[in-house]
Amino acid sequence: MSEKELRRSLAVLPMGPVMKLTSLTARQIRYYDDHGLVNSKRTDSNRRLYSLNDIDRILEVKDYLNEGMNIEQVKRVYEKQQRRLEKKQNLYKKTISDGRVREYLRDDILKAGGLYPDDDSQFKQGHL
DNA sequence: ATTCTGACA
DNA sequence: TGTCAGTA
Repeated sequence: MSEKELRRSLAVLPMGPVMKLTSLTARQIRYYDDHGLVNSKRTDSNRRLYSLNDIDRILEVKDYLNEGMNIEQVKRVYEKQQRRLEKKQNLYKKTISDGRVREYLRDDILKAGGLYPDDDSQFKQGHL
């Protein structure tokens, strides 16, 4: 993960600032949070902490809700998004896997002396 | 002062 | 969702 991405995913904002940044009430933010739509962290004293990415997500959820979706429908949007991501990751793994298989096969073939018989013997025979 | 959980005239 | 109570 790049440093930029790390910073954006660093949870450092308490409820107050998040309310100001999103124009939402603490009640609403906790509502999204309690439904698992935001990956907030907690301090040792049980206070919620949000990252910049969380702010984006909260704003996104806010929009979906304003478009007339209910909380469950919004959940499905991200669940489907998550499944698509996993699918892509599996395809990537398969590509890597196949690549390694080819690598192994190539090595084995080389160790075995290549795809074709040694014409070394023919060469020697010609001189003998 | 700020935030959290639970509850509902 | 608002809001109030009782905490931490």
